[in-house]
Amino acid sequence: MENQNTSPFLLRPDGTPVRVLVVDDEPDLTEVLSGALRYEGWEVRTAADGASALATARAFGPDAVVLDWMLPDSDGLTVLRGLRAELAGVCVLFLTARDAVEDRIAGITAGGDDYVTKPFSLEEVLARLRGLLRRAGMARGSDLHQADRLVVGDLVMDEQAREVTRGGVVIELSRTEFELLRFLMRNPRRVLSKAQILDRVWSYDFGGRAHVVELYISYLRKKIDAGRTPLIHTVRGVGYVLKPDVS
Amino acid sequence: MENQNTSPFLLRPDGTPVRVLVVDDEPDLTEVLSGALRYEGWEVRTAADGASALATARAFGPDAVVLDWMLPDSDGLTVLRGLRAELAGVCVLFLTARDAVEDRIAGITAGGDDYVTKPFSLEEVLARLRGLLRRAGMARGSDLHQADRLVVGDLVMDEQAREVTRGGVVIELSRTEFELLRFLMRNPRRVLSKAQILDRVWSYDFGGRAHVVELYISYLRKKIDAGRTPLIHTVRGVGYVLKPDVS
DNA sequence: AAGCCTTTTCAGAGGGTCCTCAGAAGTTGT
DNA sequence: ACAACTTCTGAGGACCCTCTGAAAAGGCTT
Repeated sequence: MENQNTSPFLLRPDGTPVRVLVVDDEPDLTEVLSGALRYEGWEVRTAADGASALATARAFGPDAVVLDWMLPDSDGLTVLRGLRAELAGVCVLFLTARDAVEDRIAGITAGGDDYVTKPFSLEEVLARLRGLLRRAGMARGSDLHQADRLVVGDLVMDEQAREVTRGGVVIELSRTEFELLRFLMRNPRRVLSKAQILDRVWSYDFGGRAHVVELYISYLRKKIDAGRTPLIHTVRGVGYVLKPDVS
Repeated sequence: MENQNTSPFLLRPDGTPVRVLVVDDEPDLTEVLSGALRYEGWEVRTAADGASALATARAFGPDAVVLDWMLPDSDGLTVLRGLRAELAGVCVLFLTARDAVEDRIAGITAGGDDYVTKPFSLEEVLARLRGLLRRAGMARGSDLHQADRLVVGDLVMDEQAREVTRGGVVIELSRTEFELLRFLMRNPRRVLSKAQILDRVWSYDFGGRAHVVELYISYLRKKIDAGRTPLIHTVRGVGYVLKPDVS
């Protein structure tokens, strides 16, 4: 019984860490993103515009690219074409404003790429990246190959189908509830502080208080622990922990 | 059976002691902190402001940094960026005032860094630092890699899950009870004076008397030793010692 | 055995954390 | 445009935790 996603870092088939290039012109954003990705075991480089993105990509040879759709010197589609020309099998995750041209991006995703809209949560980006890589057939031998099926006790989450069941009974969850539960299930038997949860599950620009975490924990409990032996436990003054009863 | 955390000092993979840089503008605080860290086997340097922190970091190459969020010449975020630029994989533990928590530390925990609020206890800082380093994958080959599982007799503590069991039975502990027990379990078979315990487990600004230690020992005994052969022993006029019965 | 000192235990006040409810504002789908 | 849902805020209140003070128990010395 050991922690799944901190110890055995993601590896490529040849044993080196998975590489990702983060391209965005907001330093705060690249800072947080690359920090979280490094923490998850990725090897990270950053770039602030299209030109340096292509140059870095050439030298770095990333497996995936996180790419802002709007860059100071060029648009996403141009950079995408450049990337495709350089790196055949690279996965691209686009970051877009909510009102941005969804049609054109929809066409992009047909090619196996994906996108998230700003503002996003880190969990969302990380999950999407894992999904991209998994579909690209990478990361065999790491924990990624079963990343679409999280299990804690009799609680099961199918990430791909976005379906959660406990004891075989399907549980309907809202978007935020689902992401909160996914974060908990990715860190079972580990106490997570409200600050940690906020930083990962809520958008980076969320201005509210940690109180929302309590509220959503309460929602989750009503749906998951209702009547049954609880999986979600409060650790007063510290945070919350998801674990099956027996230990 | 010998003491875990004083004798075999924490070592990096190359055999040298783990290095930590303490940055705070209150001399009393850096004094206490660096003293405790040295005692635990860390190699310590201190700095009183952001500029000298960066300079020292460059020369010293620490594995971890304890960093006051509010410094005379700059704020924590700026120093963090500088540190990240110089030292790729360094762990940062922030010290913040309680009301500054909500202020804007968002995103800090996402990159694996952590923070504690003033006033804090030494045990809290040390535990958090150990956690940071362990998660950063360092200190393999030292005692750190199993630092999340303390065992004394049939008493077992899982630091990650904050779960304590004796003879397989789960024992619920409050926050202070847990920290007191952790300190005892990190120093088994060693008599600890009430002053020592007070200095380590309670906040540095705690104004009360050593009487609280007696009280919390009493609480612990009720939960841990109740009915069974006692693990907590009183050494009259000296302090307390945690040890299995056989001796 | 008496007296003194240390330690343990009890009871309660006060403060803090957490849970829940109700409703406002925003979003989505029909 | 309307209904249903989702997200978040604020307030109230329950419960837990921490610490104080005092009394009881236990141990050591004389």
